[in-house]
Amino acid sequence: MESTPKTKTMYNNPALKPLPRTRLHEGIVSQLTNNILSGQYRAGEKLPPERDLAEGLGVNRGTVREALKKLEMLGLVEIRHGDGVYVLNYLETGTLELLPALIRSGDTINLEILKGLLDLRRIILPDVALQAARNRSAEDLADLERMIFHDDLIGINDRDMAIYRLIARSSKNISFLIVLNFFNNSGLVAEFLTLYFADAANIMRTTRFYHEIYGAIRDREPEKAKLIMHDLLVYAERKTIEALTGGMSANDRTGMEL
Amino acid sequence: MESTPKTKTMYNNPALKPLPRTRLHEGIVSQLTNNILSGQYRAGEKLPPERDLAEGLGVNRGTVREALKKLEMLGLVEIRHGDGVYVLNYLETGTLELLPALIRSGDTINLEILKGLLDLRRIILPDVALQAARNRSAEDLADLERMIFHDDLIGINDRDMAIYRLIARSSKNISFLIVLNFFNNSGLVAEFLTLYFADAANIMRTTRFYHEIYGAIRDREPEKAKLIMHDLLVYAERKTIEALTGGMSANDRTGMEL
DNA sequence: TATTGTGATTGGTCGGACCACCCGACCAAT
DNA sequence: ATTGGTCGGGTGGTCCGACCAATCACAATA
Repeated sequence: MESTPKTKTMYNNPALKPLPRTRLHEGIVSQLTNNILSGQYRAGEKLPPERDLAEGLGVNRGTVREALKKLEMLGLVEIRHGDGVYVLNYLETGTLELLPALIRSGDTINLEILKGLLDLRRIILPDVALQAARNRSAEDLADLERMIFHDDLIGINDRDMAIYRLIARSSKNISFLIVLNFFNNSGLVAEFLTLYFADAANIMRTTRFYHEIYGAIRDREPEKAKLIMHDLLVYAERKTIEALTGGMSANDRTGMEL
Repeated sequence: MESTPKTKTMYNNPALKPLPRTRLHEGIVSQLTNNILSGQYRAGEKLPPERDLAEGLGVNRGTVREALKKLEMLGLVEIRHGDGVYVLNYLETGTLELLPALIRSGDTINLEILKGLLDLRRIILPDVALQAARNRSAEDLADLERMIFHDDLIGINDRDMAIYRLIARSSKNISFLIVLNFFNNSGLVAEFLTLYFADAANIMRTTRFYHEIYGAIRDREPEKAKLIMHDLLVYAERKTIEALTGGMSANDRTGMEL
């Protein structure tokens, strides 16, 4: 399954920015999303017709349609054939994928929402660890052991996410895995993880966590695994918030924009 | 905000199927989704080009593009400009919105996945209730009181969802509200709720729950609210599973497809 | 007053064209 | 042999203009 990069040696240059990736309709999505989240378009209102939006944005109608399609999937609007596009109350219909946009709405990090999201994670993941200790297979344990103790070729961020993924897989509950995907792929974790692992003390704390959670899962001690996960999350949350509120003045904030 | 249906009298006929809703691209989405989830298209493989898909399906390319766009948002495929559409491993990239499709994959209800989803709900909602009891405002309490004791015009299903929504709102954590939206709007709850409320005993049990949770939130007793929510969920899960596994032979299963 | 019908508005789909990007093959320079 | 440049074909991204289909507002009608 892995796409083996042949024999090409990976140059270890972390200073390269990933890519600015154009894609026109994505820009329209973020623009309309902000317009809705900021209250310019209120719930119940009707958006301008696709044709008008296209003209106003200077793009093709089909491009606008793709953007509206995405807004619909985010739970921001409802498209009614023959009628129009209605703005919904995202508090009632918004999906999880909307949260990253909410956190970044207004060109600044919304700490309150971020903390709420971390609360959610702290509620879920300990029970994932619990069920992992209860339901893990021998193969799960072997993979976990390999990832924690014998894999040094992978980046620290990717390794961290991979370990969580293995724990979720061990729980045998697909829902847990999917929820974890959200935390991992939402871009938020990857963003803040770099900040978190910039402190060597945090790396040591997390490494200790790896060893402890592995032991609890190996020995099938659900309650212990739950507690270990909970403690780590409390620590990581505190450190992440500190890093965000502390050195947030004029530091480099590469990758902070959408 | 509500779109008042004017003077048109609502015919109270629960036997009517909502509607087959044409919407061509939706059909393509479900078809391709099933093809991927069933393993016909494996992770890493490349889907046929948009032009070929359009020809094969007998539709316009733009329609195929809208469908692919949705598959991309579900985390099922990755679209690479100039390259092609690649199937992803949905266990690594799938979103929550994918779970309903997973549960229904194969024309039958996947009980294992459904139970896993109910587990997730039982992990989250009690803590939502806890924080609701802790953070509710006077207005939250008033709305909750009105909805529970003084609103008899609303359907039992809608009333139930509205009450949960008010509880989530009381927690002051938007993430909780969004997660609840998923449970409510995924169609799963609405589907099984009807089954659940078909039993008068369940209605009584849930009504008792309303009163108890209201008291705990009113008196600001977080741990009590958590326990009350937990107990109700355990009960409701059991009853729902029983109803599904019990009378599942040749009963009417309207609205089971998509 | 209630119903019907008609036209305007708007989303849904269509066909075809061109642009932007990726890839592999081939060639040129080192 | 390796590196870098060029080019052509395949694929997604966007555009244009047109028509179909659903909805709504309102006039015409019974």
